[in-house]
Amino acid sequence: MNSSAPAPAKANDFIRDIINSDLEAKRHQKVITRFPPEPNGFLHIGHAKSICLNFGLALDYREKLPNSGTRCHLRFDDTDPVKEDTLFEEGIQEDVRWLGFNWDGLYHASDYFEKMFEYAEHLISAGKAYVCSLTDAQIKEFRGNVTTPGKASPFRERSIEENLDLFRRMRNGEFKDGEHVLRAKIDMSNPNMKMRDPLLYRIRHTAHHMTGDKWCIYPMYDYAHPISDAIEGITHSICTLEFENNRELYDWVVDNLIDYAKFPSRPHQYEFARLNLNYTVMSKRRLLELVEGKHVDGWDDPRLPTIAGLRRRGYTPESIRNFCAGVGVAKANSTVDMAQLEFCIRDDLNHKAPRVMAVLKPLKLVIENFPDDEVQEQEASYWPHDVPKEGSRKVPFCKELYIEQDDFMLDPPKDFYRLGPGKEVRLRYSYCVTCTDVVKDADGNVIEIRCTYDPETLGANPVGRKVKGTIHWVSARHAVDAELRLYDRLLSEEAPPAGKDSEFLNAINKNALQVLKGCKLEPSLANAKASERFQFERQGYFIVDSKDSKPGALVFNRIVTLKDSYARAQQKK
RNA sequence: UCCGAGAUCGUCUAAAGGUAGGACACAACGCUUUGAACGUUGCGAUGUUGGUUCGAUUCCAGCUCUCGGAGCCA
Repeated sequence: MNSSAPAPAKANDFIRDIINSDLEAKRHQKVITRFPPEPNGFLHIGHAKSICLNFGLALDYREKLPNSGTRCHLRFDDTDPVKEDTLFEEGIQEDVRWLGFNWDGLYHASDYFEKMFEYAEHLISAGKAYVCSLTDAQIKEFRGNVTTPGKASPFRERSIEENLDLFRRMRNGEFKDGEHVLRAKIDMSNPNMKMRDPLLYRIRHTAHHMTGDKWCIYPMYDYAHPISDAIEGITHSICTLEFENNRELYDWVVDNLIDYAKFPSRPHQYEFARLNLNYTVMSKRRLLELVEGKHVDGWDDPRLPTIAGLRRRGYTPESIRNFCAGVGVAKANSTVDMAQLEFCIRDDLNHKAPRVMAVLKPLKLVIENFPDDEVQEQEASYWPHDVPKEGSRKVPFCKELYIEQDDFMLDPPKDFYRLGPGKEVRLRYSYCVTCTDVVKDADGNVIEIRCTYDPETLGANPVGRKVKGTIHWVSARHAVDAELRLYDRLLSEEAPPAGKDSEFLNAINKNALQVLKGCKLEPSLANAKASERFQFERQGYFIVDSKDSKPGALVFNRIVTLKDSYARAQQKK
């Protein structure tokens, strides 16, 4: 073993196992991967798993194989002009970059259309492909089904000359959509239906967002993908499980072209299980239905698991990368618990988001023994003791405050550590107060709390008694009003009802968005900038909405609540 | 039914013939001017039947169950 041999990568998933053994066996000297989205929609967190895998592989092995040419391409799989658009390409690039990855080369399958055409002619000349003039219904019928072998197309034995002529005339636009297709000549009785003379090209008189009107025939995925991989020198072509049956065709295409085309690599396809998450939907179709049916407010609606949605919701790229690393890569279908994602964002924001105070549902509190006009500035740290960061601000304190409605109960149980008649609590960063009276409206609702404060308790524990609870507050005279959008899980059920088209809409969580207006923020938040994140103490992590928030009319999105063991215990009762 | 793939704690995932480990979730306790965070402890799994072996989650065979496959989508 020569001493410059690469140290084997730390194997922590089956893909890396494969790559390590390829490297050891010297089948490759470098690793080239690609992320190949079709530009026909927006990326979601399932794509993030693939992005982290493919780009992560390049990053890992570049470290182990310096100067080897190890890299990861971004390639748009743009073979169906009917559905694809430049707009989607821009969104996808933004999302990949936001996630923190840079591609080594931006490619399009359409870059290779000319080569693909030439290779198709080669296949025809080799007797491996033919022009079929059956209708789509006939092709379907001739294909048979999973238990019944298909039958040969009557056009299967056309001469090479006629096939070449027809194929070139297809390209020249002499036929209408659907009149002919180019098919691989493989085996109509193959138990793998993908091998029953699969279509290679179809006629589509449709402009393409990259090639314009140059083409009116377009290659199919199963033909274009292996060729694109081979041309780019991809070594490990990683895709999801539903392509397992396509692998045999992938290999057929590469094997039948490799001697002729002199590809720089002989790529191999490997399949891993796509990400599923409970309490949400991940399929393109369902996402599209939510957006087009106006069940949500666009592709970046913070309830959606799209990258754009998660970004607007306030998720950080790090949290998503950590999540992807945490769920791992394997071949078994699985559904990850949403709690895992929520853990990742809390874990990241815990040391990134400064603490501030905000009252979501205000209840007036008046301190009877505090001077009417006095305003004290209380020093409040932005960070808790266990976050090693410095910084604080002054929070104004006066006779009239707002506290959270949920922090007061008229007749509290004994494990309620907050405020009630006669009870004492700590006001965060400030004094302890004791409730002496309540004011009710005509309907008997509590509209104001009267308290006295203990001047000895600023920065000191009260003597002779233990005060267990601490609540947040905001000075009523200094509060800044804001709109808070409380987001929760998209679905109220773990898994949407399977099957039936739109049935999943019934599982939508009606409380996935709750809009609160007139929330009271501490004044330091008045100048919060778009996309700034905070922890509102005892409530959750929030971000200034990037679209709707304006100075003087602040809008915050709740990213995730804090864990609340008290609320959880109450629920169980 | 045919072909392909898979099956390990509630969930996700390691171990690749040699003590079934980690993370999330959950529970208890500790700490606490956030009922947060953090810390400690606990709970908890190799689908099934055989075979090979000193030893099997791992290798072999059968069975069971799950997922994918019959677009001129990807």
